[in-house]
Amino acid sequence: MDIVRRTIERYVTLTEAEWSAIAPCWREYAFGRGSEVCAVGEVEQRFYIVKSGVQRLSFPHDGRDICVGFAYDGSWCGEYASFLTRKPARFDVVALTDSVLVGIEHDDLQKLYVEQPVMERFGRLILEELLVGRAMREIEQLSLSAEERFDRLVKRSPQLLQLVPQKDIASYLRMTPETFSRARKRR
Amino acid sequence: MDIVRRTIERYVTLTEAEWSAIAPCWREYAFGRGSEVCAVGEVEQRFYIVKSGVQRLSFPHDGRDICVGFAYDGSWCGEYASFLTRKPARFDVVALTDSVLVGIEHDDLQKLYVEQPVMERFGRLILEELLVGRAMREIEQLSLSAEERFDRLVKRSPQLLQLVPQKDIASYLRMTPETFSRARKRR
DNA sequence: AGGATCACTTGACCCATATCAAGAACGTCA
DNA sequence: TGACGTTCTTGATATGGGTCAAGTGATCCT
Repeated sequence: MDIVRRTIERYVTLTEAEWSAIAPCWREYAFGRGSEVCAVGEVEQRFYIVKSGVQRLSFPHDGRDICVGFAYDGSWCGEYASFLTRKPARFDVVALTDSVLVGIEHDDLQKLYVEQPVMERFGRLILEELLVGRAMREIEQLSLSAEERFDRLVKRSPQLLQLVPQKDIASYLRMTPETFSRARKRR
Repeated sequence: MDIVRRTIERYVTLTEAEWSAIAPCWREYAFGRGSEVCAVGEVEQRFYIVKSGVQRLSFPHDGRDICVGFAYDGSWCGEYASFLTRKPARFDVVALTDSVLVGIEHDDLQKLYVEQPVMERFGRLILEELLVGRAMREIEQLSLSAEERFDRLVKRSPQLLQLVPQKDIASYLRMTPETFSRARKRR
């Protein structure tokens, strides 16, 4: 549970009163390796913070999964668009390792937004960070070659190479496993 | 000024008291066709809502501009990442037509976030919408061919074809002007 | 431990789209 | 209005990365 408080407090400071209103809304959920946190077509019921494990956000296309992101300790996880819109998910969220996520139900979060203004602020700040991150990633995807994208990832998140299958990283970098394998060999 | 109230009220309802605290923070800014609302390297001072005109969000790469979005009536405009982080802009914002934008200074917005909780909510909701939009666009960029992306745009925003240079639309769709021209001919 | 399944590597070939080039059409402003 | 600078079109050619295929290596399961 502590991970939730620490994560929220990366953005805002909580009084004990606020925390005691917020804490009961969160529950732990365990997912075994390979299991789906959320599947395309379902409506995402919860917004999660990752306590442990690595998860993949992807969508199926032509019988293949295209990976658009990863989540790990302290980052958020889930099919956020579906969670917000209450419409069927377009993305899959898959646990790549055994994972423990701490989640909050949609209605509980809405309640907190109303009753605890500090949560509204947390929501805004985390979204700002996500949006800025997306913009930077977009620049990189568009301005770097396959090989440069590989180098950049190795430099920034070398641990990912150990944690997740190369085919997922390849897909995340918008290349085939073959191209990824060749890029890696050349370094 | 009315455009600001209408835009905010697409997300939240304002009391007269709230609006009279919010309204004075906004000011109109005129930009001539071709002028820069924000240039790479500057720090974005304002968050804008578009009163009139069309603007382009792009970044320079290899002596060419790669376009990542457009703004028009009622949508937001500006280099949001720079505005938030107070760091130099990575994107250019250019007025493609004579434009009138209504903007709020960074400090004024922060003040409103503190003093008017309804603005905090507006901020959260507009960010949610932006993020969901980004996710959907990401799926389209990755799963559709050049020709399909063209078709999708024509269907969804036919007015863009009239309003903005084809080379910018081509760049937005991740193709060269030549490929765009050929895609258009085949339809 | 052995077999099955899945992930990774490597090579040969291919194709969608980029690049280059040259001309036509359009806009703009002296 | 005409001339210059864009933008757009069209054709010829090049290429990065994808696809296909076959083999090697990991990992899991009973």
